[in-house]
Amino acid sequence: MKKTKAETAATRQRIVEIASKTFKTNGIHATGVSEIMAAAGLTHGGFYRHFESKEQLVAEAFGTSMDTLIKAVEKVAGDGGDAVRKYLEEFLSPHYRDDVSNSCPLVAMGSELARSDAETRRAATLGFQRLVETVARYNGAESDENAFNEAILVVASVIGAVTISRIVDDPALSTYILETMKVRLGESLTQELAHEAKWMV
Amino acid sequence: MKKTKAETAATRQRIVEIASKTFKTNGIHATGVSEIMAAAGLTHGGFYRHFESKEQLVAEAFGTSMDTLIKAVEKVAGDGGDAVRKYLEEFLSPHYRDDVSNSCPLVAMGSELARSDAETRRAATLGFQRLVETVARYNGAESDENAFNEAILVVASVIGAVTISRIVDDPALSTYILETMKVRLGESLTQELAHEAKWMV
DNA sequence: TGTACATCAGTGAACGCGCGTTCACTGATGTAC
DNA sequence: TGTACATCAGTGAACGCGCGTTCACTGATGTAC
Repeated sequence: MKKTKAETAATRQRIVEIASKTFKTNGIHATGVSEIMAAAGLTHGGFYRHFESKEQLVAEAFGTSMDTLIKAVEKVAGDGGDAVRKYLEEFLSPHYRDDVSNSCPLVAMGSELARSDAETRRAATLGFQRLVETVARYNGAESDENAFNEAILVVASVIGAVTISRIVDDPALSTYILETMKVRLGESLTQELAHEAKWMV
Repeated sequence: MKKTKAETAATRQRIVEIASKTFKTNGIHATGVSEIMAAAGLTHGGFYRHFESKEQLVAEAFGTSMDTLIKAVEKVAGDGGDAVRKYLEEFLSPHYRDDVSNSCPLVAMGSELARSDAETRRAATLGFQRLVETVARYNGAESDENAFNEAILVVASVIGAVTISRIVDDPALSTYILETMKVRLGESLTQELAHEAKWMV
């Protein structure tokens, strides 16, 4: 049953992508290797031809998910202009909140990532840094340091708002949280553009 | 081996408190009923004399943890004056970040809470609302609505910052994130007090 | 107040189940000649 | 280019283990008389 190199690579990629969505939707601990392999149309035994352990898959799945997120930020912000407002509207929408399987892995797996092994936390740290740098690039500011700090604040605030909006079981309150954060971050942007004042989150 | 009513109540409370710390430290899914009972000096069989299921314990442990957090906010802010700055310094410190077992359950169990059953999510929603109302009371603002909105933004921003600071494996970056958020939220407070301007997060 | 009995907190074995991982095996692919 | 053989992706049974939950049992407490 040996497969061609192309088939093997495609299978591996398929496993990582399915794992990425499933870990985000159901959680890392609650998702079994068998479940992922079955979703990929395979049996669980073959898993260890591709990965050393479940934890290695977690780290790779996180990385893949982060790549996709950063591309989305670049796509949304890349046209220039009102970039910050555009990705705020993207990521602070009820649609994004509900589309967990395609969302930011830092939000969807947040508290589990903090307890993951060294490899996964390294991937998460690099992922966060890349995300912040990408946001900083489109954000603009008086200095590179300001842009970096402002990007940290936007990213952390959005992560907090989406995390809470997913926990809360009242849809009206959940959407209100997202909306409140969107308005405030938008105001800050307006002030920044209008007065070149310090960025107010 | 029947115990007095007082002993039974004390045992139950002890289980809830140990569960609260353990769920926050190791995660809900990764913590077994046996582990909690052993930490309470009991065997696992007796668990169901106190609780209908593990999920019921999760909901109660969350509630207990939230009560403690709200009391901490009241204690830190209750003296009046620079209340916001005081709890920002409390909750955005490296010490608080590292003291997971005594920290905010919305941060420590964030992504797992979003996937919990109806009872737990109800408890989490009520907990978040109570926390926001408590912060709003000490925050002060031109109107009740403003105070509520501002409290939502502080709570969400702090939750995001602490969540990320726990994921990141580089201690310097982790502390920098907390520090950046603390400075920005402190600046906003200063502006608010000085100019009665809109609250800038 | 003293006695007889029902209650029930806690024990520890057992339930079925799914976990991550290993392994002997299959058979098509890739490679050496 | 054709043939012989080594490689290895994938299968499915099996490993030990811990999970949440149940249950018969123990014996001190609480209660009815």
